[in-house]
Amino acid sequence: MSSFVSRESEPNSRTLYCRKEKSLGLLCSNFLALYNHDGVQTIGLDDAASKLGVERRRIYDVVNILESIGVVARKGKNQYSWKGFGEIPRVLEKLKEEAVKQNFCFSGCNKSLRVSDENESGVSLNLKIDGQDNPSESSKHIDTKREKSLWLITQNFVKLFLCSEAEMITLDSAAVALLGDAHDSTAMRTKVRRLYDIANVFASMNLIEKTHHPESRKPAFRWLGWGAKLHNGSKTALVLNESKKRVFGTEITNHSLKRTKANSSVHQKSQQKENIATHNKHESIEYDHEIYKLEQHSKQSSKGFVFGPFTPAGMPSGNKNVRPVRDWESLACTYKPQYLNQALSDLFAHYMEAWKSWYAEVAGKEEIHLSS
DNA sequence: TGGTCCCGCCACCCT
DNA sequence: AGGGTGGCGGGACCA
Repeated sequence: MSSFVSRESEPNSRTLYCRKEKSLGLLCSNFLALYNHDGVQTIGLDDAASKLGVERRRIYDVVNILESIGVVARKGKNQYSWKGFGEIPRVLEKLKEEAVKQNFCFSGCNKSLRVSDENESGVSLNLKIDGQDNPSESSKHIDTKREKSLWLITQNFVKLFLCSEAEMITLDSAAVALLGDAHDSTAMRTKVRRLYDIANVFASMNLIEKTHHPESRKPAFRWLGWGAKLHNGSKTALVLNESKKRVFGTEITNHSLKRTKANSSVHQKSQQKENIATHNKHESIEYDHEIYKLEQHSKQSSKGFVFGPFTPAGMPSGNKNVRPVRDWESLACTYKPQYLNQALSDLFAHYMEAWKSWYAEVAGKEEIHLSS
């Protein structure tokens, strides 16, 4: 990647590596923030990769996961279309139906799950939503490949949650479940790796949250779902708390540095200083995240969803805990962003425009003026 | 130190 | 043939 090269060759560039800045979850958040707005129809993978400052390979990971829950759909080579979050409830519903048909059953955190009467191949052939792929290709290779695809693993992972009686699922148990009979240790490790990827993306979207099994203290994931956020104020609060809790990277792009041992040792020593130095930028990213969440709610609201606590002034609301719009203005002041790079600045400008126009439209108010 | 998961190699697919 | 796609697992990072 040229971005890597140029950064690395800069003598004054901070040769620090931070794993979290490169995480798939953060990349997903940034991806969604970049494309989740009106007017976006087509997503070019090259465009996404360059705007987000990552190599194409990583975009495939995110896009495959998002595709499996309907947020994007493959249009053709290098091209995806943006379907939006509105697709998620539909896809989840469909997955649940399929899971019931396929007799998916998951009985507990460390217990067994089975996909009864079907091997993985059988399942995979029935899972494609909306018949997006041509079913004609039925060579064994393609089937085997699809069985292991991130797309299918993601859908099956979702099915586990949708059909689970357990409150939380560990990745180990999910891997065992998804592997069926063939779970040697290598296959297990590979499956768990993929599940980590998926879990990170889902966590960044607040579809699931990481927790710990009360007895084993093993890391596990709890399903939060999507619809609940639209109808349940407390869930929304959770979303906001979550965004406070999660500290994202320092830039909207994942430009920065390849990891190296040298980098990492330097990094550890200077991490504290770095934390202070980048404090403002972290706030900017958190602000981004707030706006991104807000946009999600805005879009959903304006399309007829039930308003959560973000109901704008002047809109009917059954929620007594509604925060007045003044909070948003103060939020904007509190989190007054100080972007240090152009891409971030542009993106923020876009958010502000989008939000202002939405607010004016939905709340029937004059465009809001925020101090900038 | 075990859990986590970034990273990029490379096989396969498609045009 | 060559570019696109994405499975895979080594090994770095981190709590």
